[in-house]
Amino acid sequence: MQKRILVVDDEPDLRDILQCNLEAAGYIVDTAASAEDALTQMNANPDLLLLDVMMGGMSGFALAEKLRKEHASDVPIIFLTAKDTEDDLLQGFSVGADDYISKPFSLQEVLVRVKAVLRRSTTAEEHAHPSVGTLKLIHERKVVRMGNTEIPLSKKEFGILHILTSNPGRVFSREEILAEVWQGESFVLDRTVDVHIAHVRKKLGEMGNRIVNRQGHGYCFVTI
Amino acid sequence: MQKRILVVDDEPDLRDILQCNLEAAGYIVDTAASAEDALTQMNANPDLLLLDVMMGGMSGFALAEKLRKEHASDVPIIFLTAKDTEDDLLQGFSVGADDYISKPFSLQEVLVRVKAVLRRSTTAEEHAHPSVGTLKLIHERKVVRMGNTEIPLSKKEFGILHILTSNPGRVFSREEILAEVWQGESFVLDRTVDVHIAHVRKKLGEMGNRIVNRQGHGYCFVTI
DNA sequence: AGTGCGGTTAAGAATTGGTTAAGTTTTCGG
DNA sequence: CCGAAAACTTAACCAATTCTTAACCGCACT
Repeated sequence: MQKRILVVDDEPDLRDILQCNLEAAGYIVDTAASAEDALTQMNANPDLLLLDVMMGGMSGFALAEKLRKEHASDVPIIFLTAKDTEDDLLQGFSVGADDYISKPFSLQEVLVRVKAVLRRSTTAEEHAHPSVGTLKLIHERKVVRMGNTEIPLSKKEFGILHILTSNPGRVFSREEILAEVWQGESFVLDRTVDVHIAHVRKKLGEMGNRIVNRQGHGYCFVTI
Repeated sequence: MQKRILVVDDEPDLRDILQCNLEAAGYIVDTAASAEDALTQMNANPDLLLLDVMMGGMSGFALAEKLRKEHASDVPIIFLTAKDTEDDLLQGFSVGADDYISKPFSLQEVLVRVKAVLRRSTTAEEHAHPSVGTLKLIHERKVVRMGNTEIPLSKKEFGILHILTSNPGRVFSREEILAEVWQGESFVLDRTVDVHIAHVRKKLGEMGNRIVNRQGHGYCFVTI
């Protein structure tokens, strides 16, 4: 499966060089010129962040910390920095950096480190999913774990629960759910979603009540 | 759980320094003065190798390659080297290095990198090998041992059982299995996997039932 | 009552997987 | 190099699961 990398750097030249070379290596590459910009780009769910430390506005470290703490994201992060001092290294690892590349770096070095980190994180936890309450989707096993029981889900069921829990509290219209879970499959009535929702609710038991319908809008997974 | 680290270096001073500091940081530390020595020490099942590249006898790279290829070990490896050239870096990562520290290094740096690599591999390992029951793949002879009987497996059969049991409970899609076992061989229908799965199941007898299909997702080896 | 919306159910359709068999390729001993 | 055996790939048939649709029901609101 193709991996998505988000490059965050305020130097346009460097962004371009990284983007070109990573794309040539077969990755999908998004770019952001600032930490703020990067935050909105996180919606694309990148598999890896290449993050410049020194940027105007929010620093790379600050962004990393924000992502880890406020967004509960555990996307792997490789820091890029010109400041090759040990304090920085420590600060980087303390916010959960997965690697650290000092400028000036060679593109070869970037590529091998990117590859190494992605190799690790893929085998580690394919799509770690934040647990919502006592409910956790385990992508590796295609099950939802509630407490100590694991309930297997079918493909559509898993997809629906995935999108709903990816953003608890947010209402997803049937169209959004169809677009995400049915990705380009031939035309399907939107009421079909309802049936699958019913299946998921049944499988979840008590917890199924947390999938609520907002009449006229769609479905959402409520936070307790 | 306390982690076990094997330090492999032919300089006694360096070995001691690393051992002391890592033990002070709470790790269990074994040491080896040569690659050959390290091979026997692998019986202790370390969680991480700190491996000097330049050693008398077998080099660190050679040892890493031997471990990966002949012993099918995926223990994380951090290379220690004085040769800070790019070729080395590439060679290191090509045998599956998890990190790379150039001498002279600070102990702080070693500690943070050790911590980072172990953090990554721990999350990976949590799901690995909970209990493959009484089933064991023997790579040297390409057989699977169940109790006291050994069953020979063909190349594809062995590959499939290997990937499935490498992470029991994890669901592998046919695409993943093809990518791993068929590595870039010309295009093969994904249904071919099914046939081999059937062969493996038959050979495993009772145990074959532990290879289960998750419709729409792929195959997985269930933990008992 | 009428309307719009969603829950639920059941059926048929479609997809998916198990299995067998036949054809092809590779391997290996002579 | 040849021929047999093993391994591999593909296709086909059938069973099981999953998916889709349609229908019916209740609820809320007008």
